[in-house]
Amino acid sequence: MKRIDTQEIRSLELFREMADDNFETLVRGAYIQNFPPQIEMITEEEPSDFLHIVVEGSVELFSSWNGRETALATIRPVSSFILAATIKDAPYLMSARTHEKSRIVLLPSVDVRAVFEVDHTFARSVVTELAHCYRSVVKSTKNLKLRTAIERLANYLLRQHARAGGATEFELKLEKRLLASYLGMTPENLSRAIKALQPYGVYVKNSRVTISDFDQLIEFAKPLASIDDPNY
Amino acid sequence: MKRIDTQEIRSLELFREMADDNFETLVRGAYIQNFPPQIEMITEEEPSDFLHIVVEGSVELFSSWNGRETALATIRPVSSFILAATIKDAPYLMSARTHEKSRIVLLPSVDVRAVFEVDHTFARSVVTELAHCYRSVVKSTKNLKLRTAIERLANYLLRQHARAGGATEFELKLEKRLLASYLGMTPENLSRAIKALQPYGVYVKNSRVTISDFDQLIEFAKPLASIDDPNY
DNA sequence: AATCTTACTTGATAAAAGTCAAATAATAGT
DNA sequence: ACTATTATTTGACTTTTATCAAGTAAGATT
Repeated sequence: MKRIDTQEIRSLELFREMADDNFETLVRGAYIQNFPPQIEMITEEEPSDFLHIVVEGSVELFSSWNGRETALATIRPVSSFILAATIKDAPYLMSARTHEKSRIVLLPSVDVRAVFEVDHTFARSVVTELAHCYRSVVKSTKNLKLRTAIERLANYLLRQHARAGGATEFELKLEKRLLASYLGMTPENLSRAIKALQPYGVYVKNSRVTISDFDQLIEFAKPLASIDDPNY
Repeated sequence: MKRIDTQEIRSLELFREMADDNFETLVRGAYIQNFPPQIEMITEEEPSDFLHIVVEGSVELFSSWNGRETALATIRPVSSFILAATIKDAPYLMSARTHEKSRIVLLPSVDVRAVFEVDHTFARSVVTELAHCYRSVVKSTKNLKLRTAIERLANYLLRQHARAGGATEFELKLEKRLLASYLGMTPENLSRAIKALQPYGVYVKNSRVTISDFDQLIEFAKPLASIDDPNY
């Protein structure tokens, strides 16, 4: 069992304010694992034995049904995932695979639940995190049900634009195949959606996005805080 | 200010195990309100001043964007709604309107947060409830992204069938216009989807559903616990 | 029961999104 | 730099879903 670098995960909002001894309890049973790219590390419907934390690399959460598959989220350092399953002691609702080479900290779910029982500060952090996750998924549902594919793309680009500090040019963080799945469309349809945004001043060359007419894109996309602001 | 019947809400999972004095604190500031049908009682993006509890009637949670509207859930007695917004002290993500004449208990959000801070048992219940809500929305997202409209209807009918104790005949609890919106389709499309399920032994007359060939419907719908089981 | 209102259904059509096959472009190894 | 592999794009076409308009049926009101 590898010794883990506790500093990397201590800074996580989830653990930042909890008592040192309880944090020690958590990391005592923890271990770290290095995964190659494209490894399925979690499969939906299996028992949730560990709370996972991405320390390096990135992880794709996805789900399958009847031969189809859809991407639900991409997790980047330093963030936990499948907290709800861990706390509820319920099976995973999503599968997870590494997207690139990744370092993952695994905290045994029993330990997380045990500390949750005794550490009110930690419990409060869990609530905050869960409430945040819940609201993210609600936003995503609204996005899916209220907008067309092109509108979802337009608003996604605006969110990335904001994340890049408002620069005219920025990089897509996801390969297009994955982005398409995340936005709820096929790769072919994403290609066409990108073209459909050209009249609104959007140019995409490979993973490089240029927004030449911000105002026009805004007018088309009609972003709404209660859907598009991640901190809302 | 009306005196509220504390028994009605004390039985809620959220409050069942908490200390009596903390529950008293909660209901002291609470009040109850009777709403006529079709009244918008909550509007998204407004501050979440109260945790709401449906005691009688039913409430529709919905969201609007750019002239479109979609139903996100129907809340029936006795259940709370907008817990995440209350705990996070964040604006509502959804609007709410009464569907029928309804009695709603309103707990000031400040009180909920105050009790949450001091009562670990309550905090634990909040976590359980939030985790449950989160998982519900994830299931709903999977349902939306992985299935066609007809498949969503088929699985919805199977869930209602199970809820009705497995009876061959049961009633739709929602009017079709609302059901369509909830399932992410237009009313016209729902009408056609119902017809499309006839070859699989589904008959719908007004709000009465008959499932004459359960096995065939199962085979078509391919229900999955991690999408369709509400208690998963 | 008759009327009115509202909800639902149907048909015709349009728009949105998916599929398949092929071509092209990008990337990773060598 | 070259090749092999993989990702993306494009075109033609199909399926799915939405829209609009009209008709029909159900439920409410008197």
